[in-house]
Formats: sequence, C-alpha cells, structure tokens
Amino acid sequence: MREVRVRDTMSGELCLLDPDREVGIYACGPTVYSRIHIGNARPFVIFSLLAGFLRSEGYQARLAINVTDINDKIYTAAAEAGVGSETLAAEMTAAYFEDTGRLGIGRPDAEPLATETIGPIVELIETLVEDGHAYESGGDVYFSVRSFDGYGKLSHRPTEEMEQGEDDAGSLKRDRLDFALWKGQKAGEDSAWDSPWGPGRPGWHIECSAMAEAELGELPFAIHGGGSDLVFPHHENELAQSEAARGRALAKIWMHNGMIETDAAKMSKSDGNIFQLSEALDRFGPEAVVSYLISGHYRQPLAFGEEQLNEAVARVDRLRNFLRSREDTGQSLDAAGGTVAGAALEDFRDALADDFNTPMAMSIAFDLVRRANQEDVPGAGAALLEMLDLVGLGSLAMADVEEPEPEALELLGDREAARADRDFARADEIRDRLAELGWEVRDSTEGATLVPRQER
RNA sequence: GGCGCCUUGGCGGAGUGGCUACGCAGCGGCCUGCAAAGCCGUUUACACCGGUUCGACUCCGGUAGGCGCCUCCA
Repeated sequence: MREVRVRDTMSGELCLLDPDREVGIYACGPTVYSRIHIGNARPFVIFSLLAGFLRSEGYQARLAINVTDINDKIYTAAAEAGVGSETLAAEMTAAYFEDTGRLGIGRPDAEPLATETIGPIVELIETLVEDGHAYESGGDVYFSVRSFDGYGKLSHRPTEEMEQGEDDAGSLKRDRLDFALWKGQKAGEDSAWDSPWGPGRPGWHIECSAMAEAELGELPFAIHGGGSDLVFPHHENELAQSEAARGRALAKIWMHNGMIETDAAKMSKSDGNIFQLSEALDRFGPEAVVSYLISGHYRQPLAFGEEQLNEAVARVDRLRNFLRSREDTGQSLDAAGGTVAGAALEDFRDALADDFNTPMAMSIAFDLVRRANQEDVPGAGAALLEMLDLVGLGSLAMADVEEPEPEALELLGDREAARADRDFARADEIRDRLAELGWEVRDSTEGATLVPRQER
C-alpha cells in the first residue's frame, strides 16, 4: 500500500490519505437538464479512476457521484421542450447513465438522486432551523451565512465582498449573503414535495450535503470533489451547511478538477461551446475519450479540439498495437518481479499516488512500450496491461477477440500465394478487398496476420 | 475591483535547482515487393526584465499577456 497524496483546495497542501479508514469520496455529478458534454465527463473519469487505483493499493474506497435532478434549469428546459420537469429529468438521467456507461470504466458505488433523498434533505434543514443557522421566510428557508464563522474559507473570499445572486428577485432573505435551502413552490412549477414549510423543493446546495452524508456516513469523509467552477458558491455553501448542522467538517480534502477549454475558453452549457460526450464516443471511441481526459493533470485546464481527440486516437492505437504484439499480456507479472517491466509498473503507480499524475504515469507507460519494441523486455505486456487497467484503458487488450471469418482467412492465403508468385498487383488487390471486409494486413517475418481496422 | 491559476519546442502536455518527460504532427533514414506495424535520427522549448545561486526553465520580485470564480455551470 502506497502513501497516496492529493492536493487540497482549501489549504493548497498535498494531503496524505488515511490508510486505516475508509476513503469516502463524494463527487458532484451533473444537473440533468440536458445531455452531458465532454467537460462533465472529466470528474466522472478522474474520480472513478482514483477510487479504482486506491482499491488496487489496498484502500477501502467508496465513491458516490450524485445526480442533481431538481433544479431551476430543469423547470426552464422542460417548459421550453413542452414536457413535464420530472419526465425531462428522468430522460436526461437515463442519458447520463448511458453516456458515462459507454466510457467503459464502470460505475460509482453509489449514484444518489436528489429526488430520492428528500427525507434526509428536509431533516437536515430542520436541524439547521432548530440551531438558528436557518430561517423560514414566506415558504422558503434560507441559510444564515453570518451565523457560520468559517464562511469563505474554502474559496478564500472575504465575506463582505460577496453576495448570493440567486433568489434576489423574491428578496425574502434577511441578508444578501444568505442562500436558499428550501424553495416554496412557485407558479408554473409542476413538481413539489411536502415539507414542514409547505410544498416546495430543495435549493441547489443542500441536496449534496444530504446525499453525501447518506452515502458516506459520519462526517468528515475523505474527499469531496468536483469541477473547479463549483468551489464557489456550491461547495462553499455545502461546507457551511454541513459544518453548521453537524459541528464537524464535511470533508477532509477538497479536490477540484480543471475545466476543459475550447479556444482557451471554458466549455460551458450556458456559453454553448459544448461537445457532447455521446458525440465524442461515437466519433473517436471510448478509449480515445478516456485517453484524452487523462492526458493532462486533473487540476489543470485541458485544451479541447478535434486535433486533441485525433491525437488520443493515435495514442490509443499505439498502445493497442503494442499489446497485440505481446504474448505475455495474460501472465502474472510476478515472474518478472524486479525487472525493467516491474520497475516501470512501480513508477507508474508512484505517479498516480502523487496527486494522481496521469500524464506522468502515461509517459512511463509509453517509455516502456518503446523500450520493449527496441529489445526484449520480459513482462512488458503484462506490466502495460496492468497500467492501462488502472487508467480505464484495459479494454485495449481485447481488440482482437473476433476471429477473422473464413472468407477473410481464405483471401489472406490467396494473397500469400500471390506474393510467393511475386504477383504484387494481385496481392495488393486482395489487401484492398480485405480492407473492405474490415481487416488490415500486417506482414512480418513470421507471416501475414489480420487485425481489425479501427472504425469509429 | 477581489480571490485563485496559468504562460514550456509546430500542436497537446509533464517535470526538475545542474542529468534535453511523454504523445501527436512534419522531415530524413532503416525494415518492406509496396505498404502497415516497429526502430533510429531530427533544426537542443521553457513569455519578458531584474535578483538569489558556482549554476535557474525550475526559487524571489516586477512587467506583459491569458484564464477561471465572484451569477447558473463538471
């Protein structure tokens, strides 16, 4: 078990994870009012892979990624589309599960929905009201920011300079800093839940406090994550609510991923410069999308463009070709302990243990590939496959599960015969024919083989 | 204006006080009947100006430019 460190947004320090306790990770998932874009996939991938890596190191990890399916934007989008808000939310939740499922990196341990956590949400608000950290006003309930001393410590902002823009129209707040925990049902809103303050729905931040607690147990859990655009106000408010209600920190470490950018500007639904995850998967394939998402350090912004995805395709092809050339991908690495391959794997894991440095890790993987293509490196295939499993690319080893059909094999034999006769025109003709059937011919000193052409 | 971050070779993107990550693309070779795959080489990059240091791309200060949040947002 390695010492694993992660950068904490609040302190700015690298923090060691406690190996003796469950590593509870809560990452903020999407608000389901439309299909998710590739930027939304970044935290899903990062936190899923992190949890998997921790498990592989022997940690007890539990990952929860929520779905926010109650939100102003959902009402607005549903009204525009002429469907019920609950219908839209259900459709988009299903689409989110489908799109992220296609990434091929598994699912989080828990994926709570706000609509299924209403009870705990109401209880949490009641606690805050009882303790004087929240107050009811005209069917709404607001959190009293000034009742909580530490407000602003996560996003490093002086309290005096800020305000919560949300809900200003109603102006039922006592203080401009306060934010809504519960919103009474308004005209035109087609869904509502019962509460001690009348029918309504949770505000934006409270659902995460409640879901995190429900899924990960006693506070504080180890890591709270999400996009860096959530630091303020979303996470600042979550932190305040939970800490005010429980008298304990919500999370030990706050871990935020950088934004995906097009032309040096953040990809954002509201700006319209988005590229949907489903389209990226359709056009470039899941491995390339994952490879792209781990190509930069998670905290940094990552440039997005067709060129970047095409590069990812090329990277993944190189890895796939290498695995294809190895006979040892199925064997255990134990036989190669202490070797070049074993050392590379150790380095790879070290990189991940150091603030989850995936680009550093991948450079080690590519280094191994080159060395093993140059000379005999026992266990290189097994080592690489183990590396790739850790970053969600293990499926690259399964590229050739389909055997060529008899027709293709017959053509390959014909081509070999043509080559033996030095009838290269015919040989090339057959190669083109095989390409049409979906096979690429690779000649080598041991003879010709067929590999599936990568289509996407 | 406040808080934070960034500026690396054609592109993407790591990293370190002294040993030219890695990937992609281009170019030139090797291999091949030709390709593909693979290998080798490739014009020696760290915004600018000072400072610290035996030595800085890496530390400190400043300048310029860019980005994020401060309003919904992964």
